[in-house]
Amino acid sequence: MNASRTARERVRAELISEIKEVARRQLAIEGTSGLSLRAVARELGMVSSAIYRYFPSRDELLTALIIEAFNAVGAAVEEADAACPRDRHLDRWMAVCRSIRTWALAHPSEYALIHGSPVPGYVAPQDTAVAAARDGIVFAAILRDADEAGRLSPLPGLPPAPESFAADAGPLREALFSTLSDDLILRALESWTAIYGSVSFELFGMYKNVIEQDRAAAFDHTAATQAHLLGLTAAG
Amino acid sequence: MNASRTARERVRAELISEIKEVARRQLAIEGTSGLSLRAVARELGMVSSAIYRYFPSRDELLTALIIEAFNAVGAAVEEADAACPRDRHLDRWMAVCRSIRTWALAHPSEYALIHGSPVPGYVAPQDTAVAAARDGIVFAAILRDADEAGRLSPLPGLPPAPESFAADAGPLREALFSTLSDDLILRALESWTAIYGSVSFELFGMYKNVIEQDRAAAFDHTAATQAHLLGLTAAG
DNA sequence: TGTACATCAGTGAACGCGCGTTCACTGATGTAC
DNA sequence: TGTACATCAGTGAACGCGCGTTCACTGATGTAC
Repeated sequence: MNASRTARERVRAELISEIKEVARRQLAIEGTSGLSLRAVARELGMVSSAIYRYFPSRDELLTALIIEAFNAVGAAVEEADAACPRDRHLDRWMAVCRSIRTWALAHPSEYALIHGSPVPGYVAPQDTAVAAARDGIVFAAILRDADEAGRLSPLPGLPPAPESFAADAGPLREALFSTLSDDLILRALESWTAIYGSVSFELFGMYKNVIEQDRAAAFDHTAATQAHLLGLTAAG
Repeated sequence: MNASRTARERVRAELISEIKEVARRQLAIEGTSGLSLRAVARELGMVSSAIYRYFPSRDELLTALIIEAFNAVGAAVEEADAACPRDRHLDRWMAVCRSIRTWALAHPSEYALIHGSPVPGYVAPQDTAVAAARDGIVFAAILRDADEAGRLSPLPGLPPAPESFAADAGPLREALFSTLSDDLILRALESWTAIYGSVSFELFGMYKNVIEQDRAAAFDHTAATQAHLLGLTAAG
């Protein structure tokens, strides 16, 4: 019967996500290297070998968590962007930047999973690439929209992109940036780097005894500065 | 006898640094969590318990490696700075930024140790703080020197530091930045963050399929942009 | 609708491994008289 | 200079632990006739 077959599958899907949830919690406590199939099984009241019905190995579970984390950031970013009027490019930019920081603070271990030191010996399979690109797509869309509206004019006087970058800019332009100049594409990448760099510094403890009063305000300052560099302005 | 006593101590000091060297190598292969006293002992042809004559626990060895890594970056940065004429502030800035990237590429696992995801359950003891501050001291000195020479004039139009930052700026000014304004101090921190953010992105694989042609040139562009933001100019 | 068979979920024992740390010990190296 | 003693380096066995993964198995759930 079709209904009962999906019943079994529903239970299966539920257990898979329960396993991932427990694994995520353990990640938070023990860190990436502390993720253990046995511990997950224990917490679910199963015998350790039962996990193998759902994930063929520890690495596959880790991969699933990485993809989930990328997707969670991606979803947060898309949602933040979608909540703004399309033509408020600066607002969209700020909202997107803030959403990354907010998500990271709420899910530090998952953030570390995707932006911390790579797990040695673990090679991210191709599956992660799609999920990993979601935030970049949103960033690029904001800049594209702003550019089309004539509201993107990078500060004059900044150094031009090196010639070598042209070869990298090509595929990026094709995939994401439509008509933006090489200079702007490189600037966009740098802003993106600066935003994540900021979040990582805060999360990994670099701002301890350095910025203590209001890190959200400091982060906003960084995001606003980057927007200024890109010459990003709201409609008006 | 004094000479023979130092002979024993010399052997001891040598073994300590041999242990650290082996540990560093293992870190490179296995990552932070793969560092094991037993493996270190094995590679040195000792029995595992012998290590305890030199390090009271695994965490102490880890701490020693962290301090060494901070000191290595610090030394690289200081050396790069010292090689430039004092009044070439922009050159000093670029040299210092490049030295960080160069060191990181040459010692990826040690870089990950100090700038990657924090090791869960491990709390860095106070001893690391001094070593961790060395690079910041050099950064600050360049800006201070430039300011005193009247060669630091931040770009107009950038957002001002949030009011909340004043309380953080105070101690930083006292310790590092002498007379720089709050705005400039925050900008300095952001530049510092951007530089490390760049290095981390490159090292942790975020630029895979994004910047492939000439990452050194792209990094230079980032460093130059940050210098421009700070309004840092060479004497002339 | 009822029965025979196939699929799937979960068990429990086992393999073989590595880990940090403690402890009582043997020798060698240094120190004091 | 020679001897008695104290310090130190390194050994080897052990404790108690956790890990990933495999495998033959029992029952339960679903499927086909």
